[in-house]
Amino acid sequence: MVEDNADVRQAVKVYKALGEPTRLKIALLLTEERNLCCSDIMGKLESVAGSTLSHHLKQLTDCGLLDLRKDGTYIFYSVNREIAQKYAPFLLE
Amino acid sequence: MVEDNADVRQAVKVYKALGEPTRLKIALLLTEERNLCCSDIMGKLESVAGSTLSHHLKQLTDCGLLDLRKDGTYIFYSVNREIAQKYAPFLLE
DNA sequence: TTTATATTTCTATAAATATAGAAACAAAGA
DNA sequence: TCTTTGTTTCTATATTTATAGAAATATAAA
Repeated sequence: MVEDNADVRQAVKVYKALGEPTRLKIALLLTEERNLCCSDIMGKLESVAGSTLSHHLKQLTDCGLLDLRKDGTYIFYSVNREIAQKYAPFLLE
Repeated sequence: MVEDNADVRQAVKVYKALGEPTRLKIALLLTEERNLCCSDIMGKLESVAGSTLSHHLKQLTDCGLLDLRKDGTYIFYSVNREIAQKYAPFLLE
C-alpha cells in the first residue's frame, strides 16, 4: 500500500530539494568534495547571492541530505551518504 | 566535475516531478500496480480533478519516469523501472 | 575595540506551479 | 448518428518559490 509515512514525507522533501538546478549542483559538488563552506560553494557557482545560497542550503539540510559542522565563523557542509543512498544514489555515482 | 550533462538535466526533471506529494503518490501507486489508466488513478487518490491529474501525469511521463500505452480510449501508465532504478530506486522498494 | 569575514534573516518582487472548471477532442458503444 | 466515457487543452487564480539587496548576527583577528 502507498502510505503517507515518514519515509514518503522525507522523500518528497528530498526530491523537492533536488528538483532545482542550483541545489542539485550543490549536492553534486558536495558528493565530490566534503566539508565545503558557504563561501566555497558560492565560489564554485556562477553567481548566486549569499542570501539565496543560504536558502538553498537550508532546504538541503532540512530534508536531511546535507550535514553541517560549525567551526568558528564557518559552516562546513557534507552530503549525508545514508540519506543520499536511500533516496538518490544517483548523487553518489 | 559537476557537469551540466543530459543525465543531470534529466535528474532535475525527475526530482522535480517526484518532489510533490500527489505525484510521488502516483509514482508509488504505479510501482505497486502496473498499467493503471487515468481514471483508475483518479479513483485511488482522494480528490483530484481530471485536468490536474493530467498535468501531473504529463510531468511524470515527460521526465521519463512513466511509460504509457494507449489502448482505445484508455491510456495505461507504468513506471519505467530503468529510470526509477537510476534516479530514485526508493520507489521500487 | 574596531575591523573584516561568514552566514542568516528580513523584506520585497518576479516567476513558476498547483489547482480546477469549462470546453474540446477521441474512441467506443447503443 | 447520438451518447457515453476517458483524457487533454484552455483559461484563470491562488499559492509557492527563487531571487537578491539590506540589515542583522556571529566569530575571529588586528
